[in-house]
Amino acid sequence: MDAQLKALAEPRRRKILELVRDQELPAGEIARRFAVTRPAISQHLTVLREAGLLIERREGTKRLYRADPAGLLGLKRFVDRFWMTGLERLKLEAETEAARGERKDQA
Amino acid sequence: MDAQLKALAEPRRRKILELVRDQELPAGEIARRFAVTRPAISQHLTVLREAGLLIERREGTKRLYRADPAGLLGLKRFVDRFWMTGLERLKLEAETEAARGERKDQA
DNA sequence: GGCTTATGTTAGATGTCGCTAACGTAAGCG
DNA sequence: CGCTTACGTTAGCGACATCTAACATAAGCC
Repeated sequence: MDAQLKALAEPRRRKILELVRDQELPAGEIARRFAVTRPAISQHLTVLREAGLLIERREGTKRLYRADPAGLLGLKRFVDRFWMTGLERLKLEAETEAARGERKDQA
Repeated sequence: MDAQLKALAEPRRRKILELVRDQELPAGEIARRFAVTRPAISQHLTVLREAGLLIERREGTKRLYRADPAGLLGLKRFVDRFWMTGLERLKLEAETEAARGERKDQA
């Protein structure tokens, strides 16, 4: 979850993520919509991808990107935990603990 | 929401926030639980407070801190938006727009 | 193989972050 | 007022992040 929050802490990366939330776009098309150089966007895409927030799909020379909602799962749990108290939170923690055996990492 | 994400991107600040999620604690007591100097914690507390994630209450020379769940509202909306599609998202955006007039800032 | 298109990677400059050490402030007590 | 306790604030340093410019890779076309 650390990588995900660090990735989202950058405003431009949030914009990129929102841009590919509903549509799949090539890197160049994404870069074209911002006022920075293409390499800068490429680096942002790398950060987002390594944080598990982006899905990359290659097609010829193009690389198409799309947001991966599953990547925000850990963050969602963290945030949701602040709207709960007592028993409700205990219940969630039990479920999280139970699901831990099924996942490799990505805490 | 930018300040909130930047604040949460630091692991130690998340630990602090979880520490005062259910209980109200004085700054010194919080600092005592970490392996860094007191000023460092004080700075973290300032960042969290300015991000609207902490509530400060003074009592004599002591300053008591407690997590403010409302501070995570913007982030919660952002995250939730990635689990929705189409009409459901449109509905939320309409509600957000309607509520905008009632709040001062804290986007 | 050459040329173009699409993209990633690296080097280096600048900015920002988190830490410690030293100093400042403010409340309570005698 | 002087002393103590509890915190915040500032200066300065080392580490890391973001940007641009230049170079590298890889697919498709002729």
